[in-house]
Amino acid sequence: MAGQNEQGNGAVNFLRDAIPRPQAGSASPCAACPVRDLSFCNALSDAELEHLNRVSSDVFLATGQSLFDEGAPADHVFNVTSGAMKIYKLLSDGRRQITGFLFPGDFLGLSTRDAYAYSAEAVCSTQLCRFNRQKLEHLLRDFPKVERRLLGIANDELALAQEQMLILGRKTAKEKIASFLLMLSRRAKKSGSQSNPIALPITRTDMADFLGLTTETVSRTITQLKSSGMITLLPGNEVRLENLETLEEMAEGE
Amino acid sequence: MAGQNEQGNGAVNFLRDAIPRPQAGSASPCAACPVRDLSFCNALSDAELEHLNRVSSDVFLATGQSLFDEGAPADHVFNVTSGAMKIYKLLSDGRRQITGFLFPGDFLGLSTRDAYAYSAEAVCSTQLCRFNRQKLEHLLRDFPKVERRLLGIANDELALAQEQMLILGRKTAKEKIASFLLMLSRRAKKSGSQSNPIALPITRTDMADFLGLTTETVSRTITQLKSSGMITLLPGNEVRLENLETLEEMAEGE
DNA sequence: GCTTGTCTTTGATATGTATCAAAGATGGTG
DNA sequence: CACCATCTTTGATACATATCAAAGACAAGC
Repeated sequence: MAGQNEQGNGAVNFLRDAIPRPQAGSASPCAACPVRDLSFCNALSDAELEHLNRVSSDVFLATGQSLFDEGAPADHVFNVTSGAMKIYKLLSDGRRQITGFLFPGDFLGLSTRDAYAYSAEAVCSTQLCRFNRQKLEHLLRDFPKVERRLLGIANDELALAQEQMLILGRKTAKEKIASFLLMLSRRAKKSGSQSNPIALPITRTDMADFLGLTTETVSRTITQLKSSGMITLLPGNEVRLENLETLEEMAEGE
Repeated sequence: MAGQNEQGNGAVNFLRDAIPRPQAGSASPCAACPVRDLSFCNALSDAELEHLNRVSSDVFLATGQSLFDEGAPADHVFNVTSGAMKIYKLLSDGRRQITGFLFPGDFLGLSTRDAYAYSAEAVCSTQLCRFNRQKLEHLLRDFPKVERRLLGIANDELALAQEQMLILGRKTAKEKIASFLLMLSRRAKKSGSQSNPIALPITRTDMADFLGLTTETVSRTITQLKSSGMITLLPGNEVRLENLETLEEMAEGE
């Protein structure tokens, strides 16, 4: 399994790697957070954020480092503040399905069960906010508008999950790659990043595990898109989408 | 497209087919509802349910009748009270991915957007509760515990969506069918119905569209499971699972 | 600058499922 | 009871993608 750290199982050592916040100071770290507007925190005012700050700490992960494994006790929830994460499920023979890539502002780890439903791992150097689950649940009772915000986020994720089921279940390899590139572009645009060219720090293997393909098929398909002038691969893991409208038609199977 | 009614587009005529509840009476229809314990309504007491009763009406659908189409204005949300629904997304060339089968107690139609993210259609004769979306949102503000219940439901659905992505993206046809039958059995058990044999009112085509296969592949695979003694097809659209443990190993690819 | 590990690409072949076609089964309606 | 539409099953063939193998590219470390 990729991403082993010294403990041998890739899991974060919560007693060491999570850094509690300084509680005093002129500006709350939550209020000053660069992704505050992108996540559930934006339901709270600066003053209210102080409550949130009290139940959060920072986690730093290196590339490939595990945040949690499927089945581990779901004691914390997380918000990505920088970098990127992948979440995935495994079959007993090692087959892996990546079920999402998470970027700054994304929330993960919420569960109604006692255990995490999936594993999470850093795609690159990543920083997250970590919240004790029980304390956060208490906070939600005090601030129902945050719970409402989380319900909205969950419903948006459900809609995206259904789009991904359509991709996985019905699209060809080329339609899948086109859809994936467009999704990254839309995602970057929505969060205020550059949407063309797009950053593509994701390996061909990870793309394959997300799209239900193999590494070779992803590579062949990207080469075809390159050869036909639809995309240009740039240094530094970036991809320029040369004709958005045609790519959208391609993604939709037209 | 299957399931056209007289209006030619399969959509429910809301001004005629939805029947408002009688507002007076000794027992609230919501309090008397057979699926009350299975759905979000169980967060409310009998007295509190009266508020819910005031914002709900009944919808009756025949087999194949559409509830709503993807992109239609999302003015209502629904709860299945009897029968079964399927929700799906379409590509422009007619390719269809069924993203869920819904049974009594299931909730559908909630969206943060102005339009439905998917289409919904009756698998068989089906009855649903219908709630005006804005009125329900007001009710959620008055009863945050219902919102909390909905958040829990959404998170459960997200976990199921990820399991389905693993199935769609990584499993073989036989693993898919085995997983599907087991899912129906678990679902029946959880809602107090008979879990073996299971009822299977779903056509091979609908199974195929849910599992990312074709009708013929589903049929061939079911025949293989039959021939190998894993299942027995019974009259009345029922299937007996002959060896749950072996079927679970098969579903998991062991 | 060289080595090494990892990732990507390309080539050749295999295969699971799709596609096309046709026959059989089933249930509803007249 | 017969007919018809729909669904299911089976057979034959095609093909998109997987699998296996090998070569090339790239980045990090010494």
